[in-house]
Amino acid sequence: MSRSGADLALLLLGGFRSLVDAATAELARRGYEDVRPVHDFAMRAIAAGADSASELGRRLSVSKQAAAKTIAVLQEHGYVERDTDLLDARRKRLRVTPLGFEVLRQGEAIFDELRDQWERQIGSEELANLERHLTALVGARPIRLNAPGWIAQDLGEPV
Amino acid sequence: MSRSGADLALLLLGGFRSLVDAATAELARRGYEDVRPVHDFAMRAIAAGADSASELGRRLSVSKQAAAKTIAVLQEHGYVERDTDLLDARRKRLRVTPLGFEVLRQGEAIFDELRDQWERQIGSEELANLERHLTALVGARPIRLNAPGWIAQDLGEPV
DNA sequence: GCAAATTAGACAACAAGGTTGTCCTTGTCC
DNA sequence: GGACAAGGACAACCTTGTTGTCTAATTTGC
Repeated sequence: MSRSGADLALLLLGGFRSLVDAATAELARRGYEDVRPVHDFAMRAIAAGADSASELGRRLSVSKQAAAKTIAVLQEHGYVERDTDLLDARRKRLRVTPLGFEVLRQGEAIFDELRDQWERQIGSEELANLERHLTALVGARPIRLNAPGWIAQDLGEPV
Repeated sequence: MSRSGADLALLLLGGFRSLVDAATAELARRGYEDVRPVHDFAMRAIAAGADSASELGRRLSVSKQAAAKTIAVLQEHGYVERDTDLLDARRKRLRVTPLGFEVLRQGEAIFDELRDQWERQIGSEELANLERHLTALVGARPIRLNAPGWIAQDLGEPV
């Protein structure tokens, strides 16, 4: 029963949304409401060294204005802070706060737990295979999480 | 090298976006510009029997207002038509036009071609495995394509 | 057979995450 | 020192959603 290409695409999306919706819901259940995948993704990039709005934009393949908006939200939530750069007066240096790191840490734990569930379901070897092949197919192409609007707005049941 | 759960999610998204961006770009190259995945998805549902805005909303797990907006766009493009229902004066019956079916047909062909590429890359058996496992994991849960905003706005290279 | 409840659809206001464009300020380079 | 590049702020707008409210038509229940 060879599936169609469109089915394949839907399947991949379904997998992604399963994980992400579950993770977002669980994060909300733990008290971190209003954390969306975009935020997690952005914080990760900041923590990894994207310490200015422009740089963050570049890393996420998004305009610097869009990055600035995301940063504003993260700042409101207290997940990142901005202070002026002493070396370059144009920049505002970004810093993930302890609270932000806490979210990051918990998010990671949740995702890992979900991955473990999958592993138990189809077997560790098969999951590794799946990841390996997907990696080969997607290649090194940067993944744009962000497109206008989107991703995990309504949440299903908690994990 | 056991990957993290977050990586897995990103990998799935990456796969999806690879396929969809390529398909959208190729469709645009063939002259069907401004066709987005949402449209394809919606037309498929209409063709499959969701012949009113409310019903379409239900099938796509989306509010009927959102469905109505999508329909309005499809109608503008000439991909679907609406005429009044003789049996129920409240309804407007939806119909996919020949042009709409043409898009559907070409979209399917493109997706199948992409799937074939993947098959050649990792082997038919492996791809079947991947699909099988993903199906098991995602389960019968309905997949919501739609979340505010999104999905394939900017396009990479044509196929 | 008629009132009450449901359903279809229209319209409006708003949210989230993007986009472009313009502008000012601060660094960098020759 | 003057031209250009880069960071960031602000504004207007797009797309795809969301609620909420309203009217008209159909069903259901007594």
